[in-house]
Amino acid sequence: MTFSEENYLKTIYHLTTLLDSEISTNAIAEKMETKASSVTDMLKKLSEKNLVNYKKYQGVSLTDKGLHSAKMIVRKHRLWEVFLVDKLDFAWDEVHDIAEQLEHIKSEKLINKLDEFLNFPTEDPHGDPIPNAEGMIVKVEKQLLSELTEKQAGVCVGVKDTSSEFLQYLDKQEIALGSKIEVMSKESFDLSLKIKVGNKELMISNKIAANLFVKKV
Amino acid sequence: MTFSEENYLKTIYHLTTLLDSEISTNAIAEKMETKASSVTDMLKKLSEKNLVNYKKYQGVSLTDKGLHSAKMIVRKHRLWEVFLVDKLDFAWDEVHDIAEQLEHIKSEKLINKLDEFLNFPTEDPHGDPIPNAEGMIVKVEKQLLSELTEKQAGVCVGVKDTSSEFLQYLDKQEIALGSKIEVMSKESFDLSLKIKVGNKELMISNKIAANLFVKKV
DNA sequence: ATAAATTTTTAGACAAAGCTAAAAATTAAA
DNA sequence: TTTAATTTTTAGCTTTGTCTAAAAATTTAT
Repeated sequence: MTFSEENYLKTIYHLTTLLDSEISTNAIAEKMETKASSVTDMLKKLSEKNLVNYKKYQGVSLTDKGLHSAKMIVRKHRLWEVFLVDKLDFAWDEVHDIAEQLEHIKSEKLINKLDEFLNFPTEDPHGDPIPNAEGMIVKVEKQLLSELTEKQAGVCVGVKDTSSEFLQYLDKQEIALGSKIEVMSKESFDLSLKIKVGNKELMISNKIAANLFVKKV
Repeated sequence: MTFSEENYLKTIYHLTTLLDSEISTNAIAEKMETKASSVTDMLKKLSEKNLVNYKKYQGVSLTDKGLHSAKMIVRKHRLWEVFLVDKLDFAWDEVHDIAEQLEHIKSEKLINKLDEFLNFPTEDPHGDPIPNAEGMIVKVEKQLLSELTEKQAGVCVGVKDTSSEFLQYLDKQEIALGSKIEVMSKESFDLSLKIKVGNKELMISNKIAANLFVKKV
């Protein structure tokens, strides 16, 4: 499988987890910053290889084979991210682009040895689940901080947006995976929140809250 | 730089360390298992980019820029090999193909962090030197076991042939980097050697001896 | 229900990196 | 030194993955 094929599969996989329906050509093109015509070409090719179900004008979905391949790519990406943060001491906002390259390294033995070396982590540095060698994913029941109501509290277990800006904002506010967050009050006008992290109180916009996953406690 | 360009540079570098003269198109083609015409095409391209000195029919050599790039690729290859053997517990005959992929990952920060994580090794698992971040190589004065005369002894510091067959042969004979090898006698007919490794004596062919580097003691 | 807007596909081109076959240059041999 | 053998380059074709522009299908809106 080529890098390009792998990138398409991964993108279709990610879009599927968001929308859980047939994925449109345009949606893929937009996410990959390429042209719809290029996407069509690749979909035909992936379809030939039985990696996707594709019918002209009808959108696309992953076959079992395609889903498994996609999960293995995601597995590699996230394991390498853990390696970079836990072993090489990278910050969580620096690892995406490097993992984007490392995810294409082909060696089952390598990735399983790496998994073992990292002590079989179940989540990457952003809180996203790591499929195991069989492709199984352990789902943590999590919700967006923006979904909590006043007086509810949760532990930060992940982020939706993984951009450097957002991650660095969190670092600045000393919000990390594992931090306990309590919703003190919620402004009905703009849905901004007053929250308590550790023993500090701060105001955050709804946009921030809508990109932070918490597990209710 | 593309993977292909990097592979050509690396090959030219390796051939240069063996022959230290202008490298022929055919030599490159043979080493890379490709056609001379493909090599010519690439040499033109690398020449355009000022990575090699190339004059039609005259062979090729690396420019300073090309030499530095080649060394950085070799550096990455060898550091990843150390990682695979030391950290992930691969055998020394299993790492080449994976390192061949990993050497193309682009991130200076990654490779320098990896270097640090591995505690700045100076040699890979086969005894080949690892260029430092500036491209400097610490040369160990070593020679082939086949060059030793009767009664001389040396410590195994590297291998010339890195094929699985050879490395597994060495494993079987319990010869590893650091093993002390003493030449007991040398057969003038076929140049085979009787050697002592640890407290075991064994017979080895000249071909074996000519692929083992030792440092005289 | 039909026209307008949008989405998707097709057709045709291009760059990268490879190949084959033929031509040109170099080297070796008679 | 001229011919023969070898090496290297050129020319032209192929595949992969991209693009633009135009055509076709679908969806939305009047």
